[in-house]
This record gives sequence, C-alpha cells and structure tokens, in this order.
Amino acid sequence: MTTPKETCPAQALLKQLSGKWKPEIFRLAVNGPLRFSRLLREIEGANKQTLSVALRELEEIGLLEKVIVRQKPLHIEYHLTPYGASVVPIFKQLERLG
Amino acid sequence: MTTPKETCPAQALLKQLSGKWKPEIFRLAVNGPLRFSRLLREIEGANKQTLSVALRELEEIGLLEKVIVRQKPLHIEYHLTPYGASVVPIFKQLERLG
DNA sequence: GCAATAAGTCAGTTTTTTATGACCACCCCA
DNA sequence: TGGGGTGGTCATAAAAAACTGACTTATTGC
Repeated sequence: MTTPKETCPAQALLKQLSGKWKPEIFRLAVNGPLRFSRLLREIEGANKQTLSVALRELEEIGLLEKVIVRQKPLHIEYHLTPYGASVVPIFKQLERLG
Repeated sequence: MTTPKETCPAQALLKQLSGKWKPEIFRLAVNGPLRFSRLLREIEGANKQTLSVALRELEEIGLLEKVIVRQKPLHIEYHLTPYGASVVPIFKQLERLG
C-alpha cells in the first residue's frame, strides 16, 4: 500500500495506552507489582477478559513484564519495565491537564 | 457510594485525545489554522464523518476553537486554543517514546 | 444562471472494543 | 476428597467507533 502518508507517530502509542483500564493499571503499577486477582478486586467494574487482554497488550509492547513467582503461594506478578516507567510522566501530565 | 475508587484522572483526557485522526489533526494544527476540506485532502484515508466528529469533539473539550472567517472566500478555521497548545508537549513525548 | 467549492449532515453498515458467563487447570489446606 | 484461591481461556453478545455514499445549504467564480 506504498505508505502513502505515514500515520502520526504518536497515534500508535496513544492508542495502545488508551484502552479501558490501562491508565488505571498503570497507576497501580507504579506502586509495585500487580497481581491479576487483586486488580480484579480493586478496580471496580473491571472484568476478567478486558483486564486480561489489557495486561497482555501492555506486556506485548514492553511496558509490563510478567513474572512467575515460584514461591510459597505460586503466583504471577506484572512489573513495570524501564520503558513502562518512561511513559509514567505522560500519565502525570494528562492528570495535571485533565 | 463513598467514592470507592475514583476512576483514573488521566483516563478521560486520554480517551478524548486518542480518537482516529486526532493526533494527526493536532500535528497539523500547531502549524496554523485548519480548514475542513484541506484536512480531508491532506489526511489520506480520512473520511468526512469521522473528521467532522473529531473536530467537533476537540472543540467541545476546548482544545480547538472554531472561527468563521467572513472574508472573500467565506470559510471556517479551527484554531488551537491555549489549552490545546498545552497538550502539545504530551504528543511530543509520545512521539519520542513511540 | 450554472457549476464548483466549502463545510458539513444523515442513514445505514462494518469493524473494533468491552462485557458476560461458563469453563479449565493448578496449587494449597484441612 | 473436596473446597477455595489464583490466573486465566472461550464463545458469544452488546456497545462504541469508524466508514460509506447520498444529500444539503450557502457562497462564489464565470
């Protein structure tokens, strides 16, 4: 399709960040690792499916890292990556302006 | 219900900025006033309807201002407001990180 | 007067996102 | 041995966003 007019560079990232619950997930992630069931309990109105997809997508683009913790209660943690941390200021700015 | 967990403050603005063509519109708006038909011609793949809705929404939240220019060829211009200008750095950051 | 341009609107369809509820596999504990 | 927690998937349904093409109203240039 000959890349007629390369789409705005901000567009893609913006879209990836703007899915349902994603900003919320981010806000919680800065305070430490996330766990699926805790998110489900703490984010009112969230549903498994959407949350699961959001986490996977954030992981796929490298903002979160999924860590399997092989300990007493075997569980999974989602950690903010350095790249993930680098977008936090954007959310901060959005909060200030919103 | 005792503000169980107020929704993320960044969420709303983020969503408003992330509609189709909106970042593109913004990118063009920083270079001067926009006109509908020019946008339609310059943004490949854009369609009237979506563009029209995007412009209206950006205007409604105060990022753009619609100006009727009563001159030789009577036309309409969309200008970036100060509030609109204040979100430009966010797009800049998104571009850098994206 | 006639066609073109500008700036849209409208109804209807398609595509994308979100939500629902059922289900699954693994551990852990008594 | 069976009940609960954790971390999901799957098929489907509903809701939101985007696209299409036809149509409109008002100017303007010839």
